[in-house]
Amino acid sequence: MKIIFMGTPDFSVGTLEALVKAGHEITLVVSQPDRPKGRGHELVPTPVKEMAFKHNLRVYQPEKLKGKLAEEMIEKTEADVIVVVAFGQIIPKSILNMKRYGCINVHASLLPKYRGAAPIQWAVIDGETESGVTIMKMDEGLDTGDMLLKAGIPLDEKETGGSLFDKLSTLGASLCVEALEKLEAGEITPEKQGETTTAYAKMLTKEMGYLDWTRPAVELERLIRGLNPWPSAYAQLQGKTLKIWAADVCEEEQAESTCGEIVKVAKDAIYVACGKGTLKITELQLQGKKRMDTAAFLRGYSLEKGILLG
RNA sequence: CGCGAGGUGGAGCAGUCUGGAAGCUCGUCGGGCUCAUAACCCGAAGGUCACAGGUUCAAAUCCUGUCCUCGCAA
Repeated sequence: MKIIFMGTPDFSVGTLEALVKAGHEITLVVSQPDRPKGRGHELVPTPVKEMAFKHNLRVYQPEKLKGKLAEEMIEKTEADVIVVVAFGQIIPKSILNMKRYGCINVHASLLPKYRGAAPIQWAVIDGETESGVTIMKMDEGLDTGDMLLKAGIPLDEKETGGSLFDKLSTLGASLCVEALEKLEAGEITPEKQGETTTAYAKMLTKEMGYLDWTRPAVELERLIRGLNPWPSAYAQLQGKTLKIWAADVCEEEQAESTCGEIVKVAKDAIYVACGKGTLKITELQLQGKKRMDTAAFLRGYSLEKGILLG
């Protein structure tokens, strides 16, 4: 098939590559404009753009997709279908049905659950036992289109946003290829989405990672995993930002401790009192320092029982 | 030229301001104690103090340049 591919971040890259390998002809790759990134504000090409270059594909990076210029560009480009994977912009109505098979979207959740911007991380944060990928035909609503194909995978007990991201990225890529095959062969019956049982997966923000120690340890531990590796969970330790990369939940209550208080410093872990239960921090990172396990951290930084984390 | 922190034996750090014998907590190796141990005691190995210049009788420490890592911001 002739395909216009729209995508921007790492998550999209796998699908683009899979489509190329499956022998499809990518007539145009649409990605967000390069943005200043990293220290020094260097302009960095989007991951999708880099992959496109690797395969010598034509790249188009409009500031806005809405508008005559962009729409004409898409219109003029020959294609049977538009595949959208984490593009990052709303696709204008006029483009949705421009091509024969419309716009096909790869979404990293089992719809109708977790519609929205950050379905992967939210599934981890909510403690879901299963997630997956849905291929759908886009309509005007936000992730509300008819479903073409679905595939689920169980979540690991220590699943992180990052690890699930990788799994679903791979899964999404192969599922997308499969969906196009079946679509062309007429083997797919689009299925309407039912009512959603979860909240809209809001975009992740830095502030979300600020640990509220009055919450139960179980929830904090899931938050830590969900926000790993980005934007990461953190607390304040003696005026400095302390990122928490990994922790375990201890059921034991700390009746006489304030929430956020360090109740025990072991050789390889720090125990912090939470609203319910205790959080055993096993991997962390102090501002300006490298990420390290708690044992290494404690060798050079002595902490005592009773210190409060903010 | 966005702001900031840092690069010191295998790991994590102190020492840098106020130049003058390379140190701490661990790990490793050897020995001891012990029914035993991740515990304790004794001993040992292991470092061009990121790199390159400069100042000085003397530089981990002061000055200049480079490379790398990390936090913030985006």
